[in-house]
Amino acid sequence: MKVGGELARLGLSFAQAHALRLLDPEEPLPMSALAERLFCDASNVTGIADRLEARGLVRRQSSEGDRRVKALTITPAGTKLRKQVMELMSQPPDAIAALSEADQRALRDILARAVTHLHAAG
Amino acid sequence: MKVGGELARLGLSFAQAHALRLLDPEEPLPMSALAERLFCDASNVTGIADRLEARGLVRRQSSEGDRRVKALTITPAGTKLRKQVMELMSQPPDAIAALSEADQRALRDILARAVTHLHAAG
DNA sequence: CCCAAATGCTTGATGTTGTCAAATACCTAC
DNA sequence: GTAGGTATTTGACAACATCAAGCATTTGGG
Repeated sequence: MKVGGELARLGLSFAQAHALRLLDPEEPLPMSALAERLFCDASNVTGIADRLEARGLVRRQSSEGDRRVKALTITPAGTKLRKQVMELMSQPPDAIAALSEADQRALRDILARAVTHLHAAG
Repeated sequence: MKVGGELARLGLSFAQAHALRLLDPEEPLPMSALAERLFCDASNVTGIADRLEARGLVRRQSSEGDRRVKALTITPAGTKLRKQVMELMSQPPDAIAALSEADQRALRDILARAVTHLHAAG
């Protein structure tokens, strides 16, 4: 499972794929919120959104309440590609898949606990 | 523990730091071998070596036996910086450090097993 | 009400990494 | 010795990352 290569076949960089995953088809997300979730600078999101928008996967939508805010809406094409990305990226890499079921379960649970700490302290 | 930030204070990118870690002070490493260990293209290593060499952390040494290969030798300055990098990067990130000792041990062991699979299949 | 400060996004400059194809120098085998 | 393989470099290009500066808009205090 070389995720990078598989994503490349979809024409997506890792950052683009990750952004796509973070976009809920039901709920437009302000660019600043996306920047937070990507743990990157807002100026970075501009470029990522540019490239996604250029491919028609995403649209910028000025917020009614605050016209400074632009929320990203995922398009039907984007939703479709997003589904493929989700499937690809929920596949464990070979080295993980080769672990015993018990190890895989333990790993998942431990990392889940680590993630809660992330949210607490982050 | 924001490793990226800490490394930046040492003037190192992540890739540079990782490369430095892979260089045994006792044993010059051919650039192609480094490329393999970094899982990246050889042409990529040229640039990384350039930047490390420009800072005097590393030297290119043409191999006696085969003058095509250039092995990277770590300099005294490089060895010194490498030690700091090692300490920095063996520090667990906050989310991991917040886990119970049992979880941390289990995580280490499971990942160690995953790594052996990596070597087998990779 | 109005202006100053804060906020959300964009732009521009610069640096590092990543990939690919082509060039170079060297080695090895036939 | 020549053809083909290997190690490294170079050049062109795209994507991220970071920082500073800019613009539009909103907000808060006088």
